[in-house]
Amino acid sequence: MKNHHRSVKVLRRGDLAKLTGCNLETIRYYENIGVMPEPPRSIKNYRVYDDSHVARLRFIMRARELGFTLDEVRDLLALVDGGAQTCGEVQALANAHLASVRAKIADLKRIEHVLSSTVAQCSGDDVPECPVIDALTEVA
Amino acid sequence: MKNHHRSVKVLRRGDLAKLTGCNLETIRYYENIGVMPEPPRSIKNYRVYDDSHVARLRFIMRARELGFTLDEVRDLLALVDGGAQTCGEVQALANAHLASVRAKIADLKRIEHVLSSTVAQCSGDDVPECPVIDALTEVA
DNA sequence: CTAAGGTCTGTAGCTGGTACAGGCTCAAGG
DNA sequence: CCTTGAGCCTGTACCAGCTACAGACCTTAG
Repeated sequence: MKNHHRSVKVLRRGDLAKLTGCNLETIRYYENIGVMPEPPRSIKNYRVYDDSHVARLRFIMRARELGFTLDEVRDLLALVDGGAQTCGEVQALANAHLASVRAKIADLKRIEHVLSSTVAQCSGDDVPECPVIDALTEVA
Repeated sequence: MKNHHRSVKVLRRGDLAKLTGCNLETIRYYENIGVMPEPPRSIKNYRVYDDSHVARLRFIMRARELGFTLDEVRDLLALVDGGAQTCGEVQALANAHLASVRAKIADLKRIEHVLSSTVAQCSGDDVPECPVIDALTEVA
């Protein structure tokens, strides 16, 4: 056994990165902006993580995958850290975020519609006339 | 007549901003990154614009509204400036952009689905148990 | 003449990271 | 024992796409 001299394998930054799939530098970034806590340091000043940090980082990464901004993540974490979060409070945050996701989808759909219907008029030929250029040049 | 001493009203940066609705500083930014041309300067070093600049800026703004990146805008402008753009070339750029718009929509729809179905399970009550928190905390 | 507004420049800030450089430290191999 | 490579530390710069501000100059109306 390699680590017979210590009862628990300590996690360093690289280990945390591998365990979570998070970029190494991003971990430090999250610490700097205060969404990850400052971990204790080893005698040689290395960050020392444990399971709670793994869970925390996974939480953050899942929230980011769902499109929550880091500000929103901070709010979620504040609720959870307070220990007194209520389903109602969390639901309110999630609903606010859901609204902004839906707004983005609506924006993109509008764009998609304009683009696809314009492109559909293209001949695609070697001629200079182009409905896309016309749409961009249009004298409102 | 106010401007009897000059045959044409020259456009300054603020005028261009007002005419197009573009932010004042953004105009300078577009010049710096090379999507707007460097305009001639007045004797006192003020930028002097004309109708061609108005048209150019409107073109850029419309392309941005359609979600084209500034790099893509540069490509479109290069084609148009070359004077020899073909409908096929423009169509190719537009289609590439359309694909990325559709990819973004798909991403956001996936997010919207996960979020809305999770939030739908919330009681919304003053209880700590919350399906949203559970989803974020989930032990994969 | 003066005061308010416009314009000029360079630079800093925003979000959400990513990627160095330059210096330490640690572990294994020869 | 020494070297070599990997890992970690810090600070800083960079990306898009702007936006804003400071400090200096200029213009225009009253």
